[in-house]
Amino acid sequence: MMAMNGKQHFTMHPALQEPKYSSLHATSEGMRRVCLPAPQLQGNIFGGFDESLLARAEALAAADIVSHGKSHPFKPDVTYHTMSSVPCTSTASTVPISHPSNLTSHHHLNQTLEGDLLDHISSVSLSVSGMGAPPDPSVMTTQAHQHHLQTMGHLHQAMAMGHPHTLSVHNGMACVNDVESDPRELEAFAERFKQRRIKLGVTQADVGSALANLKIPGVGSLSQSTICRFESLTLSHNNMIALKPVLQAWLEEAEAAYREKNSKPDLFSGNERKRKRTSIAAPEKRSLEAYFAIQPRPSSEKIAAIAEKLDLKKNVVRVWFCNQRQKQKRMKYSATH
DNA sequence: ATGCATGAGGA
DNA sequence: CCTCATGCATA
Repeated sequence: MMAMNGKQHFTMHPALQEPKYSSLHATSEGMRRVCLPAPQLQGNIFGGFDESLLARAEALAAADIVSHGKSHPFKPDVTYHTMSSVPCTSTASTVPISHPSNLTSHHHLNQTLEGDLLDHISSVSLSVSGMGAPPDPSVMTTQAHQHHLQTMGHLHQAMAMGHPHTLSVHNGMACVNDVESDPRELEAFAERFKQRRIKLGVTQADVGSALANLKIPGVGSLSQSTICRFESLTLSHNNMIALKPVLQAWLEEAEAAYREKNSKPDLFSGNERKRKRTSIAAPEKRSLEAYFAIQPRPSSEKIAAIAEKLDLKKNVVRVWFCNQRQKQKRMKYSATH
């Protein structure tokens, strides 16, 4: 929180925005579905006791505030990544595991409720952020493989569409970018990129808008946010890999024309209605996190229920869960570190 | 730097 | 409805 982008001054008019590529994702849902392992206890439990569990999650959140507001057993935000690609064929819903949690009486709520919930939560958080601890090489392998496949198509579409000049291809054979995309490489590049960008005295926003000038087919401008996220590795692995060659191309060109070039991104008086960002208060957020720890993908009904309890718009809650899921998949130190 | 949001594309 | 890539607004 200091020296960095001092001017985020470009206010683009929507109509002037460059066309961006956005139709080249890779379907990785399958992988996700099967692999969000999660303690199998959930499947069944939620089959019929979701209400009580939700209530507990809520209670936990509440208790967490008053009792011991600091003993958070799991780190909700931040940088946990790991899209666990464990070849777990165990479908949560079919695993016949009976958990005693549902039978807890309401007598000593505070005690039981908490221990119980914490139990769930900790198992969840362990399987998510603790991935690196237990030796499990099979995980990364599968993941990396899939990424490569997806990435290939992605990049090639953008690059092979009419490449003007090589981005970083050296010999006529080694297209180092996409294939050589292990987390380590990316991390190194991101670091280098930021360093040199700063040296050029260019802001993240500048880079973003300058990308459009590269005239790379299918590549338009990007926002300061995205550049920032690239530098901090807070994008999905695929996204990082897709953006790398583009940013690398920009970097090379920018350094080449270091002395003379200086394009000021003109701004326009776009007088559109400003979008408002709803802010979810801390208590509500805590509840949401508690829910999320137990069930990351609540059904529409559950979302509605949660929304009502927390007095939030249903859509807000839905989007919150979506974003939360996305966060968990983000990059930033994969299990290899 | 990051939270909440949008929209495309895919079942 | 979800995922994924991205962006606007804001702390």
